Amino acid sequence: MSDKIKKQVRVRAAPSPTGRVHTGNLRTFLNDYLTAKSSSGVNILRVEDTDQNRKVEGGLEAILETLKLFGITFDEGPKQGGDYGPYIQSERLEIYQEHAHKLVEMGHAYYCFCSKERLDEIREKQRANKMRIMYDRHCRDIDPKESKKRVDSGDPYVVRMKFPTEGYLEFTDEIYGKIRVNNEEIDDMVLLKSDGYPTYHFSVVIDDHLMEITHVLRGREYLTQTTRDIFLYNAFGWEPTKWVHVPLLLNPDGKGKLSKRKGAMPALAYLRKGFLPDAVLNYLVLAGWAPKPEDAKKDEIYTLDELCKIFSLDRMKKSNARYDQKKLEHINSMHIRRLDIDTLAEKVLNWADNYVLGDFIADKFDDHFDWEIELKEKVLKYLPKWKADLDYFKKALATEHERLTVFSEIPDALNFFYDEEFDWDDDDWRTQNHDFNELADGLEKVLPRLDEALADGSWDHEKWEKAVRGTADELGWKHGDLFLAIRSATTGRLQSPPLLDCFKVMGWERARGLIVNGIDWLKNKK
RNA sequence: GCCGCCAUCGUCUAGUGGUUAGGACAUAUGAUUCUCAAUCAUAUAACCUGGGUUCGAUUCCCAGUGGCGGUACCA
Repeated sequence: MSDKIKKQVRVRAAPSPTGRVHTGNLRTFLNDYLTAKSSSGVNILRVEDTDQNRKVEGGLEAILETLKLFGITFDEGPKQGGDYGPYIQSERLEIYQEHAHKLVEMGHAYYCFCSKERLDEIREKQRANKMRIMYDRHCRDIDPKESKKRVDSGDPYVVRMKFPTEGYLEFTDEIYGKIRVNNEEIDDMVLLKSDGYPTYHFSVVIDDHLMEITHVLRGREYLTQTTRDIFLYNAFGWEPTKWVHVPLLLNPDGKGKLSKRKGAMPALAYLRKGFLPDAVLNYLVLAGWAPKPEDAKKDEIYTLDELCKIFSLDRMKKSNARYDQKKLEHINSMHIRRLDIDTLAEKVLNWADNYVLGDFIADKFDDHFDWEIELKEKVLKYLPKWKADLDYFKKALATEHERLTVFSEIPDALNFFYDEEFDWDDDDWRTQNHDFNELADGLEKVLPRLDEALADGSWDHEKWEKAVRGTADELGWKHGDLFLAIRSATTGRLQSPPLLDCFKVMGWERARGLIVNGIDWLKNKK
């Protein structure tokens, strides 16, 4: 076995347990997942709860719940177990502390006793003198014996890394290539906080090494900070992981990382709005990544399973991408259109029941929107009716299938199949050519002809057309005007799927009743 | 300020030392249609600027400009 066996890919997602998964970090979770799945690797969840202030009860459960809904799963983690645990950093405190003290012994780190006040003070001074703001290394040269004594006697301390003050450190990023940063740019960063918790960079290096992580995927904001990690790997004599810094997802206007204010939604809100999980992921992967030309499909529509097969990190872009809601919507409508009507109906009902009306752990942590409340009301109103006659629901849904962008449009889109009467206003009858009296007259004239054409249930397109056009001719109307009047009467609006298709679903009896209602409304309007 | 990275239609991107620079979204027009949507067809639209290297650069190099990011006892 002298040949080197290729190491199995091990990647980790490392969220703080804040309970929130937003657009941007959903994309990061996706990149991890795809990297693992595309190489039969292992996707690991590690909870980074080293900031006591950010800790939230139930946060981890909320994150796992959300990701599961998107089909993103983990092979190792706090819930799944594994050979490299514990997977929660607050349960690994001793490991970090041990390593921190070891680093001090080795001379790569030192104890620092500076108070918060002193640090604020020197920062203030540096700001005033327009100097670089960084720790002045006040405690760096305290005699190690002396500082050890102070630590043992109970003085509050942090552990800082003894970063070289000149020269440079270099590493190779899988996406960005060779990166070199001058050492003077880097502060003597805190590794172990005074409360005994590690800082991010320290715990990450320790854990990634101990958990045998092969690829560190993270946002590009960490790129220049990576030399800190390199320093630590070198200090311990460990071999660094591969670094994969992923370009950022920016606001639609290109200004800043994607933020709540400018369009980012909680991941769960996409599902509640009626986006399909695969569609959201499909969009997200395309922001900053493209398949190999031979794997590329012209329509750019991929399921998560398909992406697992064709994903590879070397197709990652270097530049940031802007968030584009329109494209997301387009991709979603394409995913919807791929579903057969039975699957679609099932998904819509599930969406209404579970996403719109149901509660999630994540709801406790997420922001909420006005549309969620409105949507809930509408679904509450229509869902029982949808369920009361599934066959009718499917047929109605089929008329709108190719028109759908997101599921949340469905209650309004199908309302005329269910409402007993419409809440018309004048604009719903807007035509250039006829007043209300004439419209009522036209409808009265066409009604018996429609009876004749449609009552037999044959739904003969020619007969129906002839009835309407013939009547319009007799009246001297443009054909379109009469169609429009019938549409307003039977659907309560100016646009709808083709009328005969609608009647086919709702039946002529119902359609007829609606026309009669319409005539009444028009007559009372005068 | 300092440091790092990046730069192809409005947006997401493909691609190349010699191409009619390709696709998708968006936009516009036409066909179709009872309306809307869909569909089909068409159109508009890009290699940041300036220097090199080269017979030839959008492609390689340098500089500028612009954008983004970093500069915590946050991650």
